Amino acid sequence: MGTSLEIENRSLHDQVVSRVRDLIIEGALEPGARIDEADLIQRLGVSRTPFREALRTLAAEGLVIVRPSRGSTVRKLTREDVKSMLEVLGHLEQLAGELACARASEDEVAALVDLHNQMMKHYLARDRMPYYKLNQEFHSRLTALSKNGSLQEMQSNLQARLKRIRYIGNEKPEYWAGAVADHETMVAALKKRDGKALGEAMATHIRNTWDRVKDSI
Amino acid sequence: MGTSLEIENRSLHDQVVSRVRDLIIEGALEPGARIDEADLIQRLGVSRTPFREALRTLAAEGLVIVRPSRGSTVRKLTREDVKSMLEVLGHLEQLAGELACARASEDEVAALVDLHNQMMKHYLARDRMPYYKLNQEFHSRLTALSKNGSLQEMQSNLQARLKRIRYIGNEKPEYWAGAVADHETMVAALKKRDGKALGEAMATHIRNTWDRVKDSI
DNA sequence: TACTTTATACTTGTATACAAAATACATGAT
DNA sequence: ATCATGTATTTTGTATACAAGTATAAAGTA
Repeated sequence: MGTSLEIENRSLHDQVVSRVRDLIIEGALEPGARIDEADLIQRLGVSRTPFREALRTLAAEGLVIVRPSRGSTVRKLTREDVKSMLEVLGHLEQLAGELACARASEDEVAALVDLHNQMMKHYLARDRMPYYKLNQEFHSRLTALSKNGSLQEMQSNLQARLKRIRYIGNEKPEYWAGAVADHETMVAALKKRDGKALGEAMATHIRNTWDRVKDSI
Repeated sequence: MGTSLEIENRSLHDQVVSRVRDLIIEGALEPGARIDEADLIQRLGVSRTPFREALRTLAAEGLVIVRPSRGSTVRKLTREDVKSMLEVLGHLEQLAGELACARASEDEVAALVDLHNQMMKHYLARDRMPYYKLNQEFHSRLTALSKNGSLQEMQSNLQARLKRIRYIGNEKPEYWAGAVADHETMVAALKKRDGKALGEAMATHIRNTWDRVKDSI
């Protein structure tokens, strides 16, 4: 994923898409806010044509709403949106967990366990940001071990849409501890290659995520 | 879904997207084929700007591949693509089945059973086309009964991508009979509101779909 | 003949200009 | 004062022109 090989020849379109996506995910563009074309194309230094194409891509990804003749806004997720997305994400990661146990190589499992150990270090040091980032990567990479491209695509789309909300919702210390416990269970199951158990653990983990974030929406 | 209320004020963008999408799904534009901008904008009577925006939407939906500076092609699904999509679709519809049993109203169940009965009539008359169309609708509407918008969105995206291949693959009579048997099982479980059973039946049905289509890819 | 190189045509990408629609504002009637 | 109506301003949508890149074909070289 994060290798720099295929990133070299990024088209302007891709660049604009990911820059605007980042602005949305990081909250520089607030949910529900109007997207000011004139302002953004200025800031990004591109003209309207590629910018609007990027908006169409982001709209299809579900991050932006385009209302004909009345401009675009950053999609604002309702409680129901988040709940339904997490319901699906949990189910997808359950499948990912099952498949990963069946299909991952020993090395791949070892690499993921390493990542997990790093996360634990950050947890012990209470470094929220690096933990959060590795956590995203953990879920992405575990999903990748399913060797199912379509699953990865959908997982990553949902993860991107929910990124902001999950970050906000994870603030209380007891919540964090709960998430860490979930991860310990998951890694144990992965080591044992117990697909059913890992799947269950993933699903439970995401159900818990809902409990963690639901009050901050 | 199919109500005409929200369709009234369709923007040009939406129209172009769905017309090109139909051309792809119906096979008028063959998988792997180059998309000739000049030709298509002529045929659709629009200019390049809205057409290219539509291509970006279709690319994000996974129906079109845009290679920078060298044009767009209709995405051609590999065996692996189809297999992984069906793996995910089966899992999603399993969830849909479980949720539908828990959340659908009596009327909604009755309406779906009606639809099923119509399908059976077409099967007995061996009218493939109307059966096929109702089948798509059956899966969409059952998924809608999950009352999970995100799930519907992903199901409908996968269904669209696979539409053509599933149509091609369903030609042998014994395959058709098998699909019909699956549907009988599904409807029986839905009537009993047995979520686990319906979920299982849906998953099995889609696994069988792979067996039905795999040799025609 | 095979392999470069170079010129040409064609396709794609981006910017901009113009048209259409929507919003904001002001004026006047009730 | 409130609402309606008409006008101005801003924003969005589409077409087109130009620039940049890619593929094609022709000519030259080994």
